[in-house]
Amino acid sequence: MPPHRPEITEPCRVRFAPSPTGSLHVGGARTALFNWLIARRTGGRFILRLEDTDRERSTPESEAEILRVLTWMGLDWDEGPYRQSERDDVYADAVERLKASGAVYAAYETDEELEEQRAEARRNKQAPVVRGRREYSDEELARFAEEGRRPVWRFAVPLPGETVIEDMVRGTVTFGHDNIEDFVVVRSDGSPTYNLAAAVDDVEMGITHVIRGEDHISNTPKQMLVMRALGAEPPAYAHIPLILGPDKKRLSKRHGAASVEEFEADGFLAEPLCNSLALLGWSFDGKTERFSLPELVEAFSVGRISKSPSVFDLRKTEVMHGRYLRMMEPEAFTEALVNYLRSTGFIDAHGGEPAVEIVRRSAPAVKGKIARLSEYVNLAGWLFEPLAIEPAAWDVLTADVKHSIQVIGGGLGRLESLPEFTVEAVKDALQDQLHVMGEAARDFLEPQRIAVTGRLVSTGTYESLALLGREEAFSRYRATLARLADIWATA
RNA sequence: GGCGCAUUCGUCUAGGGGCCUAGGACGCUGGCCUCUCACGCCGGUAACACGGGUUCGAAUCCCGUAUGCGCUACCA
Repeated sequence: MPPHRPEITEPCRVRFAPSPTGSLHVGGARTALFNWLIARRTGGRFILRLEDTDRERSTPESEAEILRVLTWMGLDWDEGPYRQSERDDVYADAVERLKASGAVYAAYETDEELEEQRAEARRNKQAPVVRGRREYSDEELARFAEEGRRPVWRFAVPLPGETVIEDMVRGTVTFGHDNIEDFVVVRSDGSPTYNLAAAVDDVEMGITHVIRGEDHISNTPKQMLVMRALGAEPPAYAHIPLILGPDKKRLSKRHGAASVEEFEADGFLAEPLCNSLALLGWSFDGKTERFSLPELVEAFSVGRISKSPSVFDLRKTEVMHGRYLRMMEPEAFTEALVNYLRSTGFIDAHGGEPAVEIVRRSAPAVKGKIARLSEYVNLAGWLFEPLAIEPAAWDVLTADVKHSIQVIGGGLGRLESLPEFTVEAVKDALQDQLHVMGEAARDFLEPQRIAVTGRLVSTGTYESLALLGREEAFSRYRATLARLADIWATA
């Protein structure tokens, strides 16, 4: 691994700076996680900043969702959220200084002219960069004013020259200024662009380390240029590898569950999700994989962040999540399950508080069998509805009607004499009955389970019976027996 | 097209010249356990992109090639 890689050891000031244009995706969540981890690890500060300079696409809903998800994940911030849309004066001040020093210039090119400039460069197999005209005659200026043409302000990239990033993950990365165009810093409507706002904010907020996705690396020299023009020294940078979908392209909504919100809705818990996210692009020793959030804080280091992108493996995330659920304290699991089922509306849809009781009682029977909380419904959903035997399960019973009747009847008869109806008592009784009847466990127990749950897949036979309680269990037994008897009679 | 980055089992990864006939995990697979679905346990499968160097010795260092990805906006 990239052993002597620089490490952050002093308390740092890091930031997570999403643009509120959608829900928080896995990639962004991991970036937030890494920043948060290193802040907590070093006793530094984690700052939240919303980059909403794109007023068209930024929405308050998205912002609220991002804050909510971050909180859900357990990633609390020490400062902010700052909003770039509320910091116009800060940027205006920076722009004034840039103008005063001649670091930026007004450019009046039309879209067509810019397009032609880039096309021309392409034709010559050159970098498609834009260099605006810096001098205009008074007549031209007057004409533009008359036409209502407003300039954008471009950064005058110094030529010749180069900007070098000493990236904490990738090492030295050099960009020749020939390949950096005179990027726009102020739009024609006077608003700041991302490269200006991000640079100004990182300086102004005293950010010491910028940890962000690799997709930002080509913006970095631009931002460094702005910072230096402002007389500031850029922070340290760590560009982390992208998270890919199965097709090796950057993970996005196209790949299915790509937003944290969806994972949450699918019944994933925050801590194990963070655990999985942390393992994408970072490893501790190549062997240890289970980390609680506090353990991650303890173990995390930027020096062990990988340089190459990683494909997100949903299956592995699920497996790890299942293990986490199995290891939870029973009470914690039950509460998490109840909370989840409340949030999905399952509780309300099944009678409210009485349903909570059923969930609580059945939780132990599903703990250890599910990887995601949403799977509870498949295993125990039948508990909340009247008996309805699904077709495939009915086929099992009717494959040998006579045998089913005998076995189910035998089970019922034995159970009816039970003084108490606990899992243990039911188990002992059924096991005994199975031997008495000389049946194989499978041939005997499967029909019992189907008779009362109606499902091919459900909680275990003994648990299911005990969960239903004597009366309900017997009534279901009898209903199933009656149906089978009908078939037997007509056959 | 330009610039940048990356490249170890299908996937996540360990690996800083000999400890590597490449380790762990998921997947897949064989078996055990077993009332369904799962869990758990035991075993197997499978990788250093390619080509040149450097070196007694390279997955590890250098160069090149290939491939992939990112960026290439008055989006962030």
